[in-house]
Amino acid sequence: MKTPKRYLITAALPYANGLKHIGHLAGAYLPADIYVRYLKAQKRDVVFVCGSDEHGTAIPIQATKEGTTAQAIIDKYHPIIEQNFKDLGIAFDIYHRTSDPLHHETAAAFFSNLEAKGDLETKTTEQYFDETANTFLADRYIKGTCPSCGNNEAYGDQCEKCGKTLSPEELINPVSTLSGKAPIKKSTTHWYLPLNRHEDFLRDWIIKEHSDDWRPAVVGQCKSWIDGGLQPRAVTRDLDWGIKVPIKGAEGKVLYVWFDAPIGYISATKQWAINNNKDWSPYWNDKETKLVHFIGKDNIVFHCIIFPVMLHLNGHILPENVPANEFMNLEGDKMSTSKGWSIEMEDYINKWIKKENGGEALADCLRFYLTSIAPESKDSEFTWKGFQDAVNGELVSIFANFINRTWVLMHKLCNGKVPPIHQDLLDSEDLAIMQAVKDTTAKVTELLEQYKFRDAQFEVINLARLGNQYMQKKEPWIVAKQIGTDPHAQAKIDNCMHACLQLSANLAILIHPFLPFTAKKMCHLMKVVDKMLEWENAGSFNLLKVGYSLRAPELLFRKIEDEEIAAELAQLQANAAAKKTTMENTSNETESTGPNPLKPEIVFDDFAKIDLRVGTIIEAKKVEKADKLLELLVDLGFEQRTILSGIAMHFNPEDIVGKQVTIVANLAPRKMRGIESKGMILMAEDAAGKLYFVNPTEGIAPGSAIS
RNA sequence: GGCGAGGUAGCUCAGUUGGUUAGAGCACAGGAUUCAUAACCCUGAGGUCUGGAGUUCAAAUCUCCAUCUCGCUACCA
Repeated sequence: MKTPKRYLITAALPYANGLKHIGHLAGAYLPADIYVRYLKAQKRDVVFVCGSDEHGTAIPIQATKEGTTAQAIIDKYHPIIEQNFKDLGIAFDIYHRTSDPLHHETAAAFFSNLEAKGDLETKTTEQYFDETANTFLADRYIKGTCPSCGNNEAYGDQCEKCGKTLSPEELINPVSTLSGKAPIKKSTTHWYLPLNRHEDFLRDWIIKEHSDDWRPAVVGQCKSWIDGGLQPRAVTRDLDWGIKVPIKGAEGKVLYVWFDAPIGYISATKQWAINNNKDWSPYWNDKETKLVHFIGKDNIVFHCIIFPVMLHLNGHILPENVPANEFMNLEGDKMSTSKGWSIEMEDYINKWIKKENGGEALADCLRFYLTSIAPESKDSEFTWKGFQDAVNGELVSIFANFINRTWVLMHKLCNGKVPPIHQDLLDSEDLAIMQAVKDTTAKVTELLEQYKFRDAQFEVINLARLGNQYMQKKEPWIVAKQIGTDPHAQAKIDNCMHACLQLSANLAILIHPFLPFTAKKMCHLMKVVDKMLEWENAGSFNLLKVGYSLRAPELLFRKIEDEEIAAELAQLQANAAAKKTTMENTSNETESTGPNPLKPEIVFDDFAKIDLRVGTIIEAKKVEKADKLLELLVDLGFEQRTILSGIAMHFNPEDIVGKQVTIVANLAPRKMRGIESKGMILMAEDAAGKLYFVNPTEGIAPGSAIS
C-alpha cells in the first residue's frame, strides 16, 4: 500500500447546543484521536480538524429555553466542549467554530460556486408562516401533538418523548412557538441540491470502489439510500440564525445547517493553515491527500452521500474512508441527555479526573475502556462494572503491574540502572520476547491502518501479558537468591531486566496513541524525551542505554473501588428520576394551562360547515404495510364507508368492531396507502397519550347528526 | 411494511475464500508463587454458533423461512 502524501482527518462537528456525552466520545473523537496520534508517531503529514457546529434551529431554541440569545448559547458551549476534549486528551490541530467569519465566507463561496455552475435548483413550496411574528417557521419552531405517541409538546422535526422523526405537516394542531398561534401556509422559494443527478457518480464511487474497504454497515446504508432513489434536498431555510444566502432576493434565508456544517471542516483547515503559516489547498484538492471522516452511524448519509456530492461538484477530493461507529448504550438503555441517562464528558472530568486521587491517568482509564468496547461493528454497552473490570483487571493488573514490577525489581537487583546484556547467556525465552515485540508492533500497525482500534489496543495489552509471562518464567527474584552459588546469576538477572525494560519502552510507544497521558508518564519514568515515542522505534531493543539510571517506581493507575462504582450507578438512577419528574411536571404545567393553546376563535358558520355524525364500526382490519393504520368500515345508517385511522398502535381491530364513534362525515376524501379514506374518526387523548373514542353514552341510530 | 446492520461461552467480542475436537479476554473454580496495586503465572470447567428447513462428502460460514435487537424509511386528517 502506497503511503499517502498527507492526511486530513476530521471528527464530526459537535452541535453546540449542550454538553456531549461519552457515547459521542467513543463514536468519533476517540478513534479519530488514536488514528491521528498513530499517524503523527509515524511522522506523517497530518491535520486533525474539528469544531463546533453552531447553526441550525436548535440553537435559538435552546436560547429560548435558557432565556438568552443564540450567540450566548454558542459562546457558552463552544469553549466548554473544546476544554472537555482537551481534558480527555483529544488533540485536535484546530477546534474551529462555524460562527467564525472565515467559515461564513467559505460556506457562502461554496454555495455561490455551486449556484453559478447550475448545480442547484430552486423550488417554491408552501411552508408554515407565523403572521404575528411575520416569519417563516423552522421545524423546531412548530409544536403540536405527536401523531405517534400523542405527546402534545412534539416539535416539527422530532418528538422528544418517543424520539420519532417528524415533519411539521405531520403534527396535529400545529402551533407556532413564537406567537402561540396556529401558523398559516405561505409559499417560499428555496435552493435544492439535486442529489438525484448524482446517483451514478455515487454508485460508482461507493459500491464499485469501496464495498470492500468500507465497513459493511456504511456501505449497506449508502446502498440502501442510493437504491431507494435520491431526492433533491433543500439547502436553504427561512431563518435568521445562520449563514446568509449570498444571493440577491434571498433576504431572510440562511444556508441549511447540514449544508454549512461539513464545510466547517474546510474552513477549519483554512484557519489551521493561517495559524501555522501553511497552505490549506492541497489538503482538500490534491488527490494524494487521504481524507478520513470519523463519525457516528447517524451521520452516514451526510458524510457518504450529501457532502461527497458537494465536494465532487466543487472540485475537491473525496473521503478515502468513513469509519462510522455504531452507538454505545449505557447500562441497558440508550444514552440520552434529555432523559438523564448518559455520562457527559464534563461530568466524568469533574467526578474522576479533577478529583484529588484522579488526574490524567483517569482520562486514560476512560479512553481505555471506551476503546475496549468500541462499537465498531455493532452497538455496544457501557457499564460501570465493565469500566471497573477493564481498568482493574487489564490496565492495572496486566499493563501497569508489569511496568511496576519491572521498575521495582530493576531498582532492587540492578541498582536502578539499565543493566548490560550478556549475549552468551541469551536463551530462547529472551529471543522469543524480542520477537514478540516485533510481531506485536506489526500487528498493531496493521490493525490501526484498518481502523480496528479495539483489536489494536488488545494486542498492546497482550504484549504486556507476554511480559508478565516472560518474567514469571525467568523468576529474577529467585535467581537473586543464587548470587552466592551461581556465578552467572547476576548476568541472568541483567538479561531478564534488560529485556523487561526494553519491553516497557516499546509498550510506551505502542500504547501512546491510545493512552497518551500514560505514555508520557512512562517517558518520565524512563527519563527519556517524547521523541522516543516515534513509531519507527517500536520493535527495537535499543531504546534504553545500558547504564542509564531510571526513576523510582511510580504507579501508573489506581484501582477503581466498588464504592465509586456504586455511587455512579446511584447517581445515574437519580439523574434519570430527576429528569423524569421534571418532564412530568412540565407536562402537568401544560395541562393546567391547557394541553394545547386554544385555537383562534371561529364563528358559528365555520363550525356549521362540519358535518358530524354518529357511526358504528362494523369491520376493522389492519392496513397491510402500515404500522399505524386501521381500515374501518363504518355504518352511517344511510351508507357504509371506508375510513382509515392511525390508531393501530392503540387498538386491536377485533376489539373495536361494534363501537360507536364520532365521524367527520363531510371531510374531503384522502388516499393513504392506496386506500381512499372518506371521513375521519374523532379521538380524545389523555395526558399519557392514550386514545379514547368519542361516542354517545348510549347506543343510538347510526347516522344521527351531532351539533 | 420496505431497506440496512447485527443475533457465537454468564459478560464483551474474534471466527479470513464452507474443511480436522468453534477461539480470545473478563468473570468463575482449582493449583503454584511472592518481585509486584490480594496483583502475576499455570490448569480447568463452561457453547445443540437465535429457531427451522435446504444445498453439500462437509455449514457458525452459502440459500430460504421464522424470530429478536439497533438504525434509516413509509403509513397517522
